[in-house]
Amino acid sequence: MTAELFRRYGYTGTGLKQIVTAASAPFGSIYHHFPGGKEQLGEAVIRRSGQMYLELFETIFDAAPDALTGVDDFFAGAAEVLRQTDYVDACPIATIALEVASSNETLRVATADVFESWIAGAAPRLARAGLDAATARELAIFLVAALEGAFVLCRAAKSTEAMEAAGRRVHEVLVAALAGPEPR
Amino acid sequence: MTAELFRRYGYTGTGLKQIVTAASAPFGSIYHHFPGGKEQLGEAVIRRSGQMYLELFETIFDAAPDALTGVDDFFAGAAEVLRQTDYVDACPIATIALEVASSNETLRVATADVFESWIAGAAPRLARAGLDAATARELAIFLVAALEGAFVLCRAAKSTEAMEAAGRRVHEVLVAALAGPEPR
DNA sequence: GTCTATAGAAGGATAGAC
DNA sequence: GTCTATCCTTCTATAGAC
Repeated sequence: MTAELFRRYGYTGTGLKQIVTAASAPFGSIYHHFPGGKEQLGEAVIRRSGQMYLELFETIFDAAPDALTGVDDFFAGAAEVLRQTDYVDACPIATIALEVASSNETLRVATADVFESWIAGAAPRLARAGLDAATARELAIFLVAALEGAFVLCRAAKSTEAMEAAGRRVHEVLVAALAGPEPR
Repeated sequence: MTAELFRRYGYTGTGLKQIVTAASAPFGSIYHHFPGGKEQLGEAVIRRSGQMYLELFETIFDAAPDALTGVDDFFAGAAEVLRQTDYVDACPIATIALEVASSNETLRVATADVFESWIAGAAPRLARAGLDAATARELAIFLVAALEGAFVLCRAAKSTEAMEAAGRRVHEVLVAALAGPEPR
């Protein structure tokens, strides 16, 4: 619920009153559960949303017959969700990450931890498909970066063109990596 | 100046009072130059910064001996600027784009126009290097997406690892595309 | 312990002095 | 026309009623 508001309006753009109103909760309850105020609430939302999104990735990926299909399914799913939610439901972390990167160290570290957890989740799955550890990590970073960048472009343009382009090229890179080093 | 504040603290995170203070200007001057208030100021900053960043890309790209080197130089330059500015000076648009995508239609369109102008700037340069128009556009979108996503990860992690990974993979994709369709 | 009411600061915007 | 002073709202946070 709070994550939804942060995703839609950003961290600084969402007020605590707005949050308790949306949750039909009394104002004091925020400071009961989060004595550290908005920052502590923000950190909890970041870490919880990051964990949920990691599990979503793992679920989709592990349900696929192979790594390549898993990646394809994930990008296709991201595009589908964007369309269905009028481009609201994208990455729950990226907006906050950019907002706080240079202004709130606690929250910046939380977003960095989340991205790292995604990379750490994807890398071994790529390694299992046949990549050495270093390549798997680099491709995992590349995958997350392409996904995040596509989210930015798709939300701005209200189009899934960027997600489809990113998905195709990540697919292509993965195919090349799995085929071995520079066979041309 | 204002663009610097938006980049650092975001659109909602930057106050008009903060802006006039930083510019040592009287408060009323904002509404003299921008009768539409913060929104009109934001739109001007988005379009102006977008234009400047486009020119930066074009300058770097056109100074390179070929398209591949141009792309490499641009990613290397982005990583260098991130390091030199303690990860503050990244994309001037992305933070605002995510903040306003679902809350301010005027500014969302402005960010979409900027991204489209970057794609429209990159595509013909890739086409000139030897790609058909459709492939050139798709790779231009992919290039911008990879760059934006890398900015998100780099700022969060305070590391250029993602920018380097993205640059290498965009390079690889471009090499493959220039070599022709599926030679394997 | 739960919640309301309010404090104190900062937000955007405007009216009016000069 | 330029700028200052102020308006009203909203922000986060807290004090204290119940």
